[in-house]
Amino acid sequence: MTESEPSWDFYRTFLAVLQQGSLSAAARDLGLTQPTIGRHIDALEAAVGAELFTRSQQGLLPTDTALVLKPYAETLASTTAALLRAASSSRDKVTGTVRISASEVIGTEVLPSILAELQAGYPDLVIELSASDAVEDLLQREADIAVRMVEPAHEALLSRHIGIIPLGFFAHRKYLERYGMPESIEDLQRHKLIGFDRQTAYIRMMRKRYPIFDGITLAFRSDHTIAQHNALRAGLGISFLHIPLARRAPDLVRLLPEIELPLDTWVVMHENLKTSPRCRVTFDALVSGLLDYVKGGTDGRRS
Amino acid sequence: MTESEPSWDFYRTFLAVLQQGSLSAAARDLGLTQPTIGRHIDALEAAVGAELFTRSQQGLLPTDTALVLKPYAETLASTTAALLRAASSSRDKVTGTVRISASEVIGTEVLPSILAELQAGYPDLVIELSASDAVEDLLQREADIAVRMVEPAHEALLSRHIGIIPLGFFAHRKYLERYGMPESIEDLQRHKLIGFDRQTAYIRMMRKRYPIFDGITLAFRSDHTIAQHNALRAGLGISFLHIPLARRAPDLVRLLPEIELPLDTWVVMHENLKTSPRCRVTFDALVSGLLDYVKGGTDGRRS
DNA sequence: CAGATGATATACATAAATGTATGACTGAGT
DNA sequence: ACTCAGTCATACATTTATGTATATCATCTG
Repeated sequence: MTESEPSWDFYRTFLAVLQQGSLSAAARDLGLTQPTIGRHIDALEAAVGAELFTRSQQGLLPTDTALVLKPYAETLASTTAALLRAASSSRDKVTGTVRISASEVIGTEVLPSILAELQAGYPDLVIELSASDAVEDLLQREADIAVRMVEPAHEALLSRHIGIIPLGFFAHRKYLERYGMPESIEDLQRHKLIGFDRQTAYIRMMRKRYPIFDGITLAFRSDHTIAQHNALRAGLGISFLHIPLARRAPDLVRLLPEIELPLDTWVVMHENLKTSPRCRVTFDALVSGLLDYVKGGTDGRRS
Repeated sequence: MTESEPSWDFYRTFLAVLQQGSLSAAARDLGLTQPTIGRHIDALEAAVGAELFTRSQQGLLPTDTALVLKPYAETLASTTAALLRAASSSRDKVTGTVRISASEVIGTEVLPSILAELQAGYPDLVIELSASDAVEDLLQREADIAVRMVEPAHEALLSRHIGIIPLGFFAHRKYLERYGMPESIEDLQRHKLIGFDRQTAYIRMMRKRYPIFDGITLAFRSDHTIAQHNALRAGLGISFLHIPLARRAPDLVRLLPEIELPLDTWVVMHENLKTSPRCRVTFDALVSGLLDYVKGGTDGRRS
């Protein structure tokens, strides 16, 4: 009853065990040893008064309680990481690490040239880019700055509207030589289409706007956007693509120009970070680079 | 350069030093000793590569860097507290601690009777009530459930609309015997008014709706709502009050019934907590109790 | 079915963090 | 001017946590 608060390090160990699935693996991950990890878990279980794992000899199975606690531990981990990033940047100089979250397409195809220029201007700036379509939470400091395709709702977020990235249908010249040019939406039925594996909110919106797509079957599906782009460039089929991106690839031909979908874009940052020089310059660089990209500016050239 | 991540306990120590203002006080707070606290701070400063405090013999003065890191450390503290609350409640039974955030008026005058009934129904439930007009952040788990007077914006929050609590002018019978009954808004000029010390968003809204109040001077000001209520009950002057609250005090008389301000009310909870029995029953109890209160139900009687 | 691999648990030695005791300094009050 | 209560810093003893080595068990593989 008179027990004091457990060491916060136990939470780090707890999360590592959850993520790695065994005491030994967690020990390797944290640079500690297996007995230490075991003792941490024992101590944490005693402190919270609940079983966290059912021990077995091929690993540890988390209990329901452990799964309930997992998001809290994840918050702790992302917060400590954010704290260290914030600490690493001194007050006046642009140093330290900035973590950016963006979609796969933006992160892999658009940002590299923008960030290269930024890095050239600030050699002490370390850039961490998370290119994933899973949304990272700025409020929980999983990232410092994010490029978002939905309007940010929370008022604690400082956001800058970039504008609309237009999407259009494209195919490689080689593909068109073989299969011919589709002349109408209905004509797409006989073509090879490249698309997503799962339903996203954006795809549902598109289907609502162009109901014709409901009946179209896809010849190539992948959740991985880059795989789709490479399939497009390899001449596998027809796919949606950012129109500014297609300008960089001379062998890609725009199809059905009457179809154009908007991808509204924002750059978002937590308001508390606006006084941080490293975040400020990165935010500004992203805004200006993306504005150029949307306008189809020439500086988005690939290396 | 090959330094590993600092112990998470250092962040707890860091926050305690920030809050307490000295190594010695932080040591007392955490149940450690002053040399240990000093070593923790030294280690943390070495790990982040920045000075966190300027040492002096009457205490420690936080540097700018330390102030930047403070909110992160606060998030860590509230998250660990929330984790422990979550851990203390078992999966099926209503046990453990639930932390509720509400305004001073609601928390001190309205909730006690509701929570007493809840506690009677669930003896193993421990209720923690933060009655403060400072908003606690549900997203950062500073509280599990909140009673709010503004509509919740974030989509990760599960909210239930209660309705409008009407506010009206009241005075104690004794006061009216001495100063007479005001017959109009203009008549208030010659009366003793009780009100807030600072400008809140709600007060600005009220001034906009009844511009006449701009010219009125207050005879008694306090940021502390309870102090205002007690001043009202002591016959010091005229004040706004929840109309359902006034029903419980027979000596309070409603004035200027044509003036009635709305206080829109929600009960809000983080969506992740809806599967937690202790939060679920507390949420339901708050909703039902507050609905009764708004309707002026009879079960809101004070003990 | 034997052997390799990878898991947890335990015993013991070692390293690390903590506590105790003390000194030096500051500022407030007498 | 002096005490007193407060602070931080340092030296040393002790407790605590960690690492090493080993035993035991399960699973997969040839």
